[in-house]
Amino acid sequence: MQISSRFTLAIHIFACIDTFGEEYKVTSDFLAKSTNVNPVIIRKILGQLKGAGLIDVARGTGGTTAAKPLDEITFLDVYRAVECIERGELFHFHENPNAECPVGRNIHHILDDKLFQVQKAMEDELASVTLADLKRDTEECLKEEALFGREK
Amino acid sequence: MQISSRFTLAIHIFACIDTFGEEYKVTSDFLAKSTNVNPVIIRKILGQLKGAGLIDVARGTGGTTAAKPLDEITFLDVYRAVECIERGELFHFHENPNAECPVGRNIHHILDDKLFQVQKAMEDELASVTLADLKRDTEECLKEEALFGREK
DNA sequence: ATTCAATGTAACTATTGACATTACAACACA
DNA sequence: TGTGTTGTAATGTCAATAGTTACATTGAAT
Repeated sequence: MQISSRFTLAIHIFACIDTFGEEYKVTSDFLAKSTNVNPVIIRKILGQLKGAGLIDVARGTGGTTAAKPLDEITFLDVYRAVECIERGELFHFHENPNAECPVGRNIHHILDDKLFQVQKAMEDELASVTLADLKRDTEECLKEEALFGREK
Repeated sequence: MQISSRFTLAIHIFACIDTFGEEYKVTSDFLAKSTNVNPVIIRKILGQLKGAGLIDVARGTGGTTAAKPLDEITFLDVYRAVECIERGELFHFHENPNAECPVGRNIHHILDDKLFQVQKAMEDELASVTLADLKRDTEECLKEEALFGREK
């Protein structure tokens, strides 16, 4: 299974806050248009990001801002905020392997360490990218586009 | 989303081949009992592993064996054999971001590199473990159990 | 105080993938 | 030819993703 698009959506949302936050009010409708995703889905993700303390959302008046300095928010923070992973484990085990079988009753013990290493490698890499990096790269990308046009 | 249990099932299957392959005929029914998973599911996974050239399955007479030396099969090989990931990409993007929006039309370009690094970190770690490691650790685990009993 | 644009949610739907289950044809060997 | 096994089709259940409509709540601005 792929990691759900909520994660890339959440990053997209932050890229919009970075790029348009000073000039425009970044509302769920605004974000829905940029992402081409239903506003209610956006609001649900905003709720998760807010719950994780990554953004502030203005009720009534509307608009979203980052709740912390951008270099203090990593991709891992965003990932954990929006991806609902059972018990935080990346790999799903088959339930109730046969305890009568020597392999069945020990498979968890045999695998847990190795699989955790894999998960850790991935999470460490996610943690190495911050929203400050995202902002810098987004600005660069848009500058380049402004110079050389949009042709592929 | 979690990575489906097909992966841990496939590893479980190999652990059974390692442990019981010389003494017993490892059939889909045998594996179904050890994993506590439906035999048809097991056969489907066996089909995927066979398709990837990792195992041989004996039609008619029955039974499964590794198709290559164990130190030439990595967890990544197994992962790729059984996990159906669209275009090989771990992260799912929202379709059709708005091309009218500077962020929308560049989000892929901005993120693809970073996300590929994350995926690569995970796959490199998966590639660093072989089925020979699995066999060794399984044997060790069972020896330990034989010495100290099954109490938790 | 009223207005009005937003948010926060509930309710319902569609679609997809995982996994289970029954059934049976094809197969290979004894 | 009989037996045990594989390969696979058909069907069902369940959970998660994602879309959509609807509406009460909020709070700044008029």
